[in-house]
Amino acid sequence: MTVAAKPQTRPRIRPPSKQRLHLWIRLLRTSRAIEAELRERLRINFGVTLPQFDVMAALARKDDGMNMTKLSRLLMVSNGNVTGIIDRLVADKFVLRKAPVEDRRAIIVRLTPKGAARFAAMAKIHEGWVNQLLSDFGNEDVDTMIGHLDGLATRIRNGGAHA
Amino acid sequence: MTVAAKPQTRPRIRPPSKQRLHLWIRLLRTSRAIEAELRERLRINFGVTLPQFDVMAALARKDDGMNMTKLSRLLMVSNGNVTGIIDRLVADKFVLRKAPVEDRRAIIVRLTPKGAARFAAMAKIHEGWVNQLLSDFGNEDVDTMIGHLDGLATRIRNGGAHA
DNA sequence: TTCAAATATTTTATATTTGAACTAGCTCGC
DNA sequence: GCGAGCTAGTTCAAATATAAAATATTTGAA
Repeated sequence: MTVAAKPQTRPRIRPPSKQRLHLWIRLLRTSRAIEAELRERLRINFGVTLPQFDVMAALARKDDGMNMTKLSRLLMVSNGNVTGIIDRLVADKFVLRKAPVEDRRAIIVRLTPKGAARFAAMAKIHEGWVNQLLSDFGNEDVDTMIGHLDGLATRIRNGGAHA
Repeated sequence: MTVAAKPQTRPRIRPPSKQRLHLWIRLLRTSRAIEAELRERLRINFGVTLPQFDVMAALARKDDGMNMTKLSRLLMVSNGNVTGIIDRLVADKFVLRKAPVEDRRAIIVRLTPKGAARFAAMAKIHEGWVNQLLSDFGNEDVDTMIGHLDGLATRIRNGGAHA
């Protein structure tokens, strides 16, 4: 070992482990940047917080509503968290709590007509914003990335991606 | 064209706008799932919160430390937020506040030796966790996705991805 | 039946997190 | 110099967020 290795000024090739760490940091920074942008636009244009919008978006897809556990799993937030967000949406009369007869432990939450109308007014604009913020991605890129991300969240949550 | 079009039960082809919205939801769910998993492991194994770890990771790359604004921009969180996290890290003696002479408005924060040692002990394990959680992605996928995400966060924050 | 374990939700305590207001210090045109 | 405007940080109130404990209910095995 008498010959000194040439110092790599820009090591483009990293071990896969470091590269994945790098990817994770990019993923996190990107989703935070998008979240921040959407949060601000929702607040300015519609006076709604991002978590409230997320909940309404989830409920808008289910006319019959959804119970709290399903909602918290869908949004990847803790169950206690959902209670508070729903409390505020109920106070604003955007969401309705209903006790199902089959299971008296559960609570079904559902958009009120007012809530549905509110969401409908926001949804198209919001979709446009996202489309704009992600305009870097061509149609093929989008499909590729969706393919890669598909199911990963659920797999991680259920312990499939580690063991 | 007298034949009625077969109803598409699974419309794989969506308008690009909807597809990008779909991608955004996947991105958000995935990063939340990863965050939740890392948060729990950090808490159980090291008794550190995720934001505290993120700050330490950022400071670990800069021996001379960093001012608060730069830190908040790097982590994509509000400046007021960083103050609280740093407060706790300072209380734990992991981080040190120092007033630079050139600019008396600014505060330089830096890891203490204790903080640096603490982070070093966590970093390798953490990298392994991320590597495991993202094991779905092959080396090529990782490079591709990094390429796509590279700079997007900054572009969005600076208003480049919308206008 | 019966009761231990599992499930669904809320409550509580604590920690983030944001956005706005506030303090203090810098900068630069005049 | 000097004052308007910009920059750096902290503080504050309100909303979010987690984890753990508490409640209430359902399920399933003995």
